[in-house]
Amino acid sequence: MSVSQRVKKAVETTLRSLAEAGELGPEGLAALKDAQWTLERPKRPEHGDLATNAPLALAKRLKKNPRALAETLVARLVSTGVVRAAEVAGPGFVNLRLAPSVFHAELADILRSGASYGHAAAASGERIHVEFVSANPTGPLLVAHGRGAVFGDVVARLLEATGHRVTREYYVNDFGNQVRLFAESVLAASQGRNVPDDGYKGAYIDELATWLKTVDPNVLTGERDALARTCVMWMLQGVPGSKELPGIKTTLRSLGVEHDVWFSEESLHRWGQVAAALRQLDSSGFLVRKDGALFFKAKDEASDDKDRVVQKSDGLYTYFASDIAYHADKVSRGYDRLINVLGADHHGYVARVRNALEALGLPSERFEALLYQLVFVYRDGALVKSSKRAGNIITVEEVIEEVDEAAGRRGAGSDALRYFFLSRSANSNVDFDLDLAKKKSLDNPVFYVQYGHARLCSILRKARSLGFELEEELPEDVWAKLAHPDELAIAARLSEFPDVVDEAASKREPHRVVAYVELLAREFQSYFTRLKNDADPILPPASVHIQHGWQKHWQQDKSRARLAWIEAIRRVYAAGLGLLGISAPERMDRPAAHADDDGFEGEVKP
RNA sequence: GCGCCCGUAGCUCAGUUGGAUAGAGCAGCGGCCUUCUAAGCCGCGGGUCGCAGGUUCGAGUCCUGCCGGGCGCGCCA
Repeated sequence: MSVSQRVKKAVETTLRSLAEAGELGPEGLAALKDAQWTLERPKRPEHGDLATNAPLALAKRLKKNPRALAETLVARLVSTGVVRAAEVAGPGFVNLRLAPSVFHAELADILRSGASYGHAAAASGERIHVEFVSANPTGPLLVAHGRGAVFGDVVARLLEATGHRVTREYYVNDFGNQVRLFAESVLAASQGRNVPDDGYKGAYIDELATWLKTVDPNVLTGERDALARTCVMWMLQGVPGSKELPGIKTTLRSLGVEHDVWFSEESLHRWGQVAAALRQLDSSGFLVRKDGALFFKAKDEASDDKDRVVQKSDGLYTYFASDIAYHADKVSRGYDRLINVLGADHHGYVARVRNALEALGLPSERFEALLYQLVFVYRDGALVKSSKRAGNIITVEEVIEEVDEAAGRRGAGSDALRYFFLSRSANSNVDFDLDLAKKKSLDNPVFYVQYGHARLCSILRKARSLGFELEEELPEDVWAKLAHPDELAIAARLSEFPDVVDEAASKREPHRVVAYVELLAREFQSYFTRLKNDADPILPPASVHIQHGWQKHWQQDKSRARLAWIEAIRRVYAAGLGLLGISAPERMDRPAAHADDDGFEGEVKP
């Protein structure tokens, strides 16, 4: 149980015992039952570790003065052992200061549970299906797809961390008009013809054409469907050694995203699932034929106001037709919840799918759409109209590569891109300045956070070299040496992590984890510099440890407590970054490119 | 016109299911490295939280209306 949960329980118990003793008046128990009060962390440290508005929430119903109510509560709370001090504040808040031992116990808990700290085994663990990315396999992943990829991935990670079983799935649109066009574009390029007007253009088309000519020339002269399948396959797998065609799977992997299932739209048609779903809709009267086309009837004005085409008058099915069958298939696989991560431009699609599920007699309430707003890419200060068909594209691969190179480390690009996308709420539009992302890649806040982790590791390395061992259990009198106000404040911050994870998961808001990790980083770095200025080192400086028997003159217990505390910070830190899929490096050396542009570095050459 | 999202510091964005004196990064200015990583720290300047009403002990947060931006409303995906 997290610290806040424990405190909340203590407040609850205290209130109940007050009510049972009749001290809250005749309505006491009833009021307690339906009052909505909260426990939260005050913004200002003077207001204590936690604060509750319970007296305010109860006062109205009980027709009592909130401050008087708060006084009664305060008097009782202190005897619970969890709370060191409680005071009435403002109109009727109760500010709570927790006993240091509460935090010491939590630190020990962090050290014991390691990487799983903050993870809860939710009793209500669900089987959850998360569909995300699902970009058409007719081109490489664009920067905007990257947002969906990392957002969906972290939502999945958060759900797993909170006790759910998650399946990650990519729905491959390998059927229909777009793939046919794609194949025709490649074919045209292979024959040196211009691609059709509404076809796909770009270097990757030419490269795919050239590649097919060398490895599989027969497919270019064969059946159109077979060619389409082949093109899609290379699009997903990538062409060895090609910059233009790294493959969607490879790009996702270098972003740290891995899907469990790649689900083929074409297979739905092949197995007759589309036809079956439509037949069922038809027999229950949800389809109507107009002008030779088949429409799914709109349910009502509120959810969807138009009939939607499922089969065009030329006999071809629309994507919506396969989508219906696809979601029915997901339901049949037995998931408790179907999450679909979509770009905001697909918003209109949500009501349609839900209505279709309902029409099929399936539980549409299991369907949950998560929309992320669009990404606008800017280059040279101007908006880049990104369009696959026009061949004017900025790919995830390209950005990752640039940043990797600038930072001199593989994985830097993924970390930076993840951080950039994940630090913003999915509800906000994002402006992605390509030049800034490349030029200033070393100013990316992600490096700040990673540096914090590297610094913690560095202290621990130094400690080991001086003979300190990592201790997971410390007696209370050693923990008590952790007396610096910042140390307790940061310990309190660590204890908040499970709540952050829980909230980020239930609200599907990964950016809360980013904000938390950033805050933790800032608090530690600030503390660390302060120690330096106060000449209060965690470890004995050289002047001490070069002497024999320095251990006798050094405050060993203080160092032990601080080192255990630092390891706890490091683990929470790493756990947070892990949830975000961002690497937590053990060392980060200062970039060499710190020299001035004039080429001088220190001494002037003779 | 209808639906969804957004509007907070010069710029990019946070802001805990309504809480106490609205924050961070970047940009600007000024300080801090003989000692555990200066990719760091400290300080200063910078705000009509788009506008107007409403709900209540309390509103950046909820409701209504307006203004501005994004997206969608196709026998496209």
